[in-house]
Amino acid sequence: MGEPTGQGPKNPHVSSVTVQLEMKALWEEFNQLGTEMIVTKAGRRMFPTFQVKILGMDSLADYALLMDFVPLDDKRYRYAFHSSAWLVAGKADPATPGRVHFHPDSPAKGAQWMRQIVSFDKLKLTNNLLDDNGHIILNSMHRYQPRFHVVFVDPRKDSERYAQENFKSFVFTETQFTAVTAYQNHRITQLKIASNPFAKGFRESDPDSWTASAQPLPSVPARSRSSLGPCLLRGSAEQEKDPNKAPASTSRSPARLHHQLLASPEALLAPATYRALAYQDLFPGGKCDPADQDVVHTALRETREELGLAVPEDDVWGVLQPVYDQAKNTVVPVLAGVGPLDPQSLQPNPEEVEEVFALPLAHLLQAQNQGYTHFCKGGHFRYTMPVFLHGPHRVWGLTAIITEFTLQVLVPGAYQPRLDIPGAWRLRG
Amino acid sequence: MGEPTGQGPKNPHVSSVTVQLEMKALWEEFNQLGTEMIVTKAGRRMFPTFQVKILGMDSLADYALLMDFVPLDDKRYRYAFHSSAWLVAGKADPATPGRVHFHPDSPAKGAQWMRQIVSFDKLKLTNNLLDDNGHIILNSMHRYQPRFHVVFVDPRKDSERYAQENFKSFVFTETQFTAVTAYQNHRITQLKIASNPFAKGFRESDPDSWTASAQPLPSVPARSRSSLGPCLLRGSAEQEKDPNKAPASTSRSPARLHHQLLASPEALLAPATYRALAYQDLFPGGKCDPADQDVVHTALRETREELGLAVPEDDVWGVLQPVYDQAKNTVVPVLAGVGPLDPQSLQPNPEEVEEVFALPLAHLLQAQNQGYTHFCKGGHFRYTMPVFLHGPHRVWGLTAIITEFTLQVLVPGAYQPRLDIPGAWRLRG
DNA sequence: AATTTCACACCTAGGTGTGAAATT
DNA sequence: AATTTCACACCTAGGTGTGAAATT
Repeated sequence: MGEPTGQGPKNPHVSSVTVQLEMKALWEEFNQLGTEMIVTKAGRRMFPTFQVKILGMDSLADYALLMDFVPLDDKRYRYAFHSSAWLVAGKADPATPGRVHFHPDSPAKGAQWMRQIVSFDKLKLTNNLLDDNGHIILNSMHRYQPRFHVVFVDPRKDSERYAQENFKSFVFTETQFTAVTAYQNHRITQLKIASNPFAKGFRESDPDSWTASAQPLPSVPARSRSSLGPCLLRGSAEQEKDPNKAPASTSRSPARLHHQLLASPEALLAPATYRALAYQDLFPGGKCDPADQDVVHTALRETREELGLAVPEDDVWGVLQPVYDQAKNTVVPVLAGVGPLDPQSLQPNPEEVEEVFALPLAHLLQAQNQGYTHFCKGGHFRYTMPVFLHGPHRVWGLTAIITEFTLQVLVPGAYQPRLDIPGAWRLRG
Repeated sequence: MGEPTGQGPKNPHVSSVTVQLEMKALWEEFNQLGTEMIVTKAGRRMFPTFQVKILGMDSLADYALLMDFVPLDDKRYRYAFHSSAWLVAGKADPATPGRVHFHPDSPAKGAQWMRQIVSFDKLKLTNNLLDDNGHIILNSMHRYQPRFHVVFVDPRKDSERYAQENFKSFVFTETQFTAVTAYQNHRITQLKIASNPFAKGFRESDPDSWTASAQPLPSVPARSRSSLGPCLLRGSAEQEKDPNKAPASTSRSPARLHHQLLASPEALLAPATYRALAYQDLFPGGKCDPADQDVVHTALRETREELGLAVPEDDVWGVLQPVYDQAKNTVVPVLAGVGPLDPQSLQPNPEEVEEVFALPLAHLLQAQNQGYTHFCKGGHFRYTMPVFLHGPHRVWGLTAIITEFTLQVLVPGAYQPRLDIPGAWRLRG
């Protein structure tokens, strides 16, 4: 429910009107990252689209619905890429011409407005001060708060006298945003791509578009656990664990994590992200808490929280080459030996872990279980990613890359990646 | 200007309103053939779209604009394919629920309505008596007259009392049509395809999509005439003439005809169509007049009217295999010898003939001048058409097919078509 | 036998972020 | 060096007639 801005007595035709923001969860996801809205010369729609459900209107009365945008402050901003944060860059530019956008169905009866969700999908934002198309004019690199107004069309002759009484305004703070001419925060870009149907062409990692050389993955029962495979290497009973970031199949189960346990041998591998992964909710505790001294502690804390497995700091062998995920988060794999481990003894957090399974190292080293996925974009070949096959399971995405690194470290010479992974997926230095 | 239906005194807000139908020429082209409008369960837009320019409104007053459809008679029709005519099939079916379509911008100020053309492109026609989408419900195989109404939104309290005064209706007889579930008249289909942008995919013969193995055709100056080539065959001085139906490049010059004179040797070839070609205006006199005793007379009359060349009936050699054009008109090539002929002496009708040129038969028989165009539709190979090349000129379409037949008749054995032409292009028997 | 329905390929119209180039 | 612009490939959304199948 939006906060109506209190403004004196209201006409009963509007005083009882209430409004619900649609797609509230999506708005909040964006808002947590710091929503950005593109402004262009020709005008750009907002995404998410401002949509509301309206209650409490007089079905037979006429209403006009409109929106406007007010500056959140008198500041100009810039985005600091190294710290992934917005900083004040100075005083605000001169204010843009103030405009309102009437919903094109205005005016209409209350009954029609309340019949279905009202969508402001014709509203466009521009940075063109001379815009002639009636678009909303905003300053780039400035922060704005959209407002929504319900206006009762008063049939009385002297309706102007009641102007103040006849409208009611609503503000949803989760819809505030920074106007930009190009996205600043990579994670905003990724969330737009993931959630805006018109940007589907940029979803490189939609599982549907993957053309792995593996048979289709049968549906796996939740919480199924495969038994430990034979341990062939070095005779030890050490374990390799890999809390796996699901390969951006966020559309499927964004709040759940495919947790893959790579059995035998010898290492505990946990990625720690330097930045929050709030929108994907894949590593709810995966970001570096202030309490974490470093990525190692983050990895150990995650392992404890997500698998119920306490790993002593002394068991950590080291840190692997960092990799980027799709949202440009830096992921640092942490390798540790955890000794003999029965996966049945783990206590995975059901809120965060959907499935746990084990993979023998010997299995990984067999060529028939090593696949490659060739990614195309725009009809052109882009890059190749490894895929490891194990019965109904596929290890892919970031996990597969980290697995590849792990194999190179653990059994040098026994595993050679068939194709190089483009630099974009690795950190330099 | 539509005829306002006289209905007593009118409010000055509407009495001075006048309306112009947009795309009037297109409407008339359809109306001459007998306009058909598709009705479907889901609703189908009209094409042409009903669009008007409005004058004489009070800029500051509110108006609503709407349309309705009235039966033109109480009859049901059927289409007789053999005579290409609509016949009365009986009494009208029970009337459909009467509905009106308000222009979605209604109500709006006169200034806004007059600012630009008002388009009723959201209006849809359906045959579904239970339609729930507010579409106009019509009976298939019945004739209708669209009506356009301008309603002044009277601000007076007792405005209902003035209902009769506050609207003005307009009827454009050129917009009447027969509702159908599938097109009956092939020429209506062809005109829809030629003029509706959404049907572009069915324009098989748009020159732009042709992939002939010839260099691009340089723009030819109108009325240019090439000189006669050498006469190589049989030593006679007979001529071959081929009033050519332009290959449906109606988008370029629908009212003009590429008149191609095939010089040397020996034949006068003229197509006569059994049915009118009104919409393409390619053979303005090409249909069988009642005065024409048969196709031969039609061909001779055409040649006289279009080229100023009188050919005695005795010079006619015979009639070639009939072919269909794209509008499924039957075209009968008539072959005649016209003796020695200087194309400069011809007096082509400038209203009907854009260009005249000559082609030596010897030239046609050389393999390097014989091309083939492979037509694809829906990504699949469909059929192959001959193309004859001669400097900047290309003989294609129906003319090329007739030329092919002519060559087979005149010089049997010397010319063999490389690929068969699908049966659809020939008449059986 | 005539009419209607339907999945379909092929368009138009227009909403996306991309990444190089232009601008400030 | 930061910001803006632009042509572009790639989508969504939906308007065409087709032609086989279904219906009347």
